[in-house]
Amino acid sequence: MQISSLSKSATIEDVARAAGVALSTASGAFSGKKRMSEQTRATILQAAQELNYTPNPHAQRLAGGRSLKHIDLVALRLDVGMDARKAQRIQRLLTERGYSAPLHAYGRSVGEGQVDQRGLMETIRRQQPRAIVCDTTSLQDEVLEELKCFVAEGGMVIGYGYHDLDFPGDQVIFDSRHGISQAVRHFHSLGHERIAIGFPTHPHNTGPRLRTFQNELVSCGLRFQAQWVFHADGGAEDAETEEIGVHMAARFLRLAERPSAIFITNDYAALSFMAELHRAGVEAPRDISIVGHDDRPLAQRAWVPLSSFTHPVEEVAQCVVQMLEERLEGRAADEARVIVVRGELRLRQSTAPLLVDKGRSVKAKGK
Amino acid sequence: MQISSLSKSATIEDVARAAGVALSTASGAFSGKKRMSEQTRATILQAAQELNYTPNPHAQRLAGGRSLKHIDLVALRLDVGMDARKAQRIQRLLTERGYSAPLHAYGRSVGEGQVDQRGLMETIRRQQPRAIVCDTTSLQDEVLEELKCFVAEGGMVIGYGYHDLDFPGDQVIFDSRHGISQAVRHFHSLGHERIAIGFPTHPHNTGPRLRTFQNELVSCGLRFQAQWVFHADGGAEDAETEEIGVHMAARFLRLAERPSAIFITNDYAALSFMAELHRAGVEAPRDISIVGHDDRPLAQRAWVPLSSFTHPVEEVAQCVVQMLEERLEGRAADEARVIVVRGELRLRQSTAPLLVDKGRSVKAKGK
DNA sequence: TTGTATGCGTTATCAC
DNA sequence: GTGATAACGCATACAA
Repeated sequence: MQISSLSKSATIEDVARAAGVALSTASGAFSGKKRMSEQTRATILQAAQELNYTPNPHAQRLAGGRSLKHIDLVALRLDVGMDARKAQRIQRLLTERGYSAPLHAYGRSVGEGQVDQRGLMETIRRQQPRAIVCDTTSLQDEVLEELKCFVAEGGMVIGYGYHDLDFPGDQVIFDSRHGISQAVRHFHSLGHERIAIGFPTHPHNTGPRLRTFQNELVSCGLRFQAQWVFHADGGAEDAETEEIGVHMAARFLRLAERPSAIFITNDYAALSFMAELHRAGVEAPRDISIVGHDDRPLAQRAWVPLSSFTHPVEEVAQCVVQMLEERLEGRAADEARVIVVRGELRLRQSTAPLLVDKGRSVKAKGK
Repeated sequence: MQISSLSKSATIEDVARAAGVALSTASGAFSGKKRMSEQTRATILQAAQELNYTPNPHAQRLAGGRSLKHIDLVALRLDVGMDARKAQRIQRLLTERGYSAPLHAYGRSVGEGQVDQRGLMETIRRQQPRAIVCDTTSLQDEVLEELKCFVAEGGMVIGYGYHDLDFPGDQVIFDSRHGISQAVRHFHSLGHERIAIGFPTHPHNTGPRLRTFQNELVSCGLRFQAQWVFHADGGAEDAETEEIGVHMAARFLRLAERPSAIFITNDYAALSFMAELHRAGVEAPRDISIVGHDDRPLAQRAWVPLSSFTHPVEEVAQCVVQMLEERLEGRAADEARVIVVRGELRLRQSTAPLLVDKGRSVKAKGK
């Protein structure tokens, strides 16, 4: 096979001429929408092969409308955490299935360096992809409008995120509140009563999860303390996740009354939190029980193996792609579907029952 | 502003009609390539605004050639390590500058689940972006051919990677061999003579770095041992980086003669390696000195703070974008340029001088 | 079954 | 300055 494309790319007209057929015949041979003799078809495909012909995607879309093999992916950020992995995994699965699936990032939804979400989505919509797969976390309303336009124009939309919302397409939801309930119940079953939570993100998006946390405490008969809620605030919003764990540790150590258990919704933050407390002489699980989130390999391999809640990235990605394919193949009900995916608690050494009299028990243990 | 795009999108003809001018006048008003009264121009822009007009990108590219604000990004993988961060950072910078910069991933270059690199690049090339920014790590030759075609057709290419290669455009190189030299010299200056290296990747791409390692050992008068080179092999290629560190630790512990120092080219692998040795009673830096790579925040915050070689992601990304902009604005020499970027060693507690008589010194230390 | 004509939305080249 | 007209490459309806 020669790479002859140094000259101008061949057009379908060139192919038709080479194959000795009319232009429309050649077109029909590629789309398959036209009945013709196997003989002619073979000749045309052969000619296309030799000329190294590839259809011009812009001409195709100008003439025929939507492109079939192009799906745009939109994520919030690509540089951090499991959301990035989901987007990347979805891209991978789609690429393997022969789709072109470029990935676009919104940038952060809060604070400086913000990207024009609406503009980005409009640009994408104008490209007329077959579908848009979109991370719905902190999607602005104007973006939802754009997506609705896109669907109205015949596009297809699949979303994934942490809470379902009024959305013009199917959604795959990882139920992050379930993890919070599980963690709280676990701590409670171990006898803990002073339970904290740490979100290594901007407070902006933690409302629903925080409410779940409060409700769960109440239903366990425990009290909620605002100072036992940790966020990436006070200038730490831009820090790397691990740094946020360090900040949390500093705040924790300044507390007059310390919790005996904490759920930190990111393993790396939890690990640096744990290491930082260790330096201050506060040990897990003796002095504090810690549960992380995402169940990264390092959690299991850490100095003190970290209990963690799993984050089924693969499952989410596969659900998204499956729903998408069902829609593309027209075998899906009209109304938008919602699939909920859940993780589970993996217990390791960073959590332990609360010791009633801490001092004595520790001594006894140390003997 | 109303979102009227529920109906079919306005075309330039609609704008011209609304503004009471000819179609081509309207076109000229947008491109600015036509002289006209400010009055007319304002009217046209106004009309476009009201009709919520956006040019159809496909029609533009069909007619006018290359799109100006579209730059395609191509990376190897997006799900792991610092290469992903570079791609993401470049995307960010370009998006902030008003470019549409979708990110495509090749998938892995070796092993199963391989993506058709050539096909992907061809698809991208056919989209006629203004430029292609490409991770050159383990680029297949056919892809280089595609890129050359792209340049021949008037496109622009910028590459970034770990070694410069015969490439049809500017390149930004992070000199990974420099880090290896630095690490070896550091160990040597501490008195270490049995020095190992660990690459948490497939052996496929480590050739040049391994040679640098050997050369550096020789120039320090030290011996090279093949069994002191660790790779992600034996089925571990697909494992997460941290898991590879665990595998390396297992192999290390089985060694008849153990090295006293090791450079592992990824912090997470180095951390899990260190934790795993700890469980086996082998402590850093007492029994082994460890240097990681990338200088991730967790390295600094780990149980034993890890010495690490920095990885200037930001610098690479900025160099790439700067070179690109210089080219786009035509203020760059014709011949392809190469910029080399280097990191530096950050020393922490995981490295220490070799103790001449380990047993006695340790006892003395413990007193 | 095969060839022909028209339109998609834009840019660019001309005459006016 | 402004306004028709021809590409650009493909799909499709329609005529042969």
